[in-house]
Amino acid sequence: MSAPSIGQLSPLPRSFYARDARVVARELLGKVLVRREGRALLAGRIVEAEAYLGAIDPGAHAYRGRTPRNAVLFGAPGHAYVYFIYGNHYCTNVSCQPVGEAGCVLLRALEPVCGIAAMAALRGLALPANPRPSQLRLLTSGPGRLSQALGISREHDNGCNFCSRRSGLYIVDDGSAAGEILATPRINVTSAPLDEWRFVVIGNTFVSGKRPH
DNA sequence: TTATAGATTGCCT
DNA sequence: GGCAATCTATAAT
Repeated sequence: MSAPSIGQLSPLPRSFYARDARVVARELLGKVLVRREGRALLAGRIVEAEAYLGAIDPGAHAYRGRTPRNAVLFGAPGHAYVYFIYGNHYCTNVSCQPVGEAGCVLLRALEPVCGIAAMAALRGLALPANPRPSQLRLLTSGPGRLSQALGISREHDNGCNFCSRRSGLYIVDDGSAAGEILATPRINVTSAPLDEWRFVVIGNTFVSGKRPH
């Protein structure tokens, strides 16, 4: 009996996401985000994530109630919330908590696992045959970068079902442990600077920022 | 109707 | 380290 490859593993079930976003964010570290584009398989291990809640979290898009942009957050958990930020970038979230509670987890950094050449193409980067770690970081170290590296857009992916393999975008558990986890304040969330709802894998090269922790 | 800030990134000095 | 790019949501006229 051999270990199944990434592409054969089943998506995490909806019950995984139907919990407090802070718990989900922490537990998503070490899991693998999978993207299918036709025959191509792109995948990366989640090494940084942030939790956003609803009515009690001034840093969250859902804080002021439902709008066309954030409607996905008020539906069933386990769906993609993709938004366009600063006129330049997409950010990828997974909705959490039971129906009616608007929590989500922002995916902020991945360690590439599968499809590195395709990711580089989507990012518009020319990687050498043996890229240095500092060059690989440019693929998926940051929420806008990882979204671009996996070809994720609001037009195509907002609202898609993270619990279905057929959606082409989902998360699996390949059995490996995340390692030691650190909680910190969220990046660029000035309205709630004291909440330590950003979770990172300590020492992982792909955590975003110059000094990751 | 206009102004401004924002869950970012890349290029410039 | 500074700042431009440039879309969206919300606040201010």
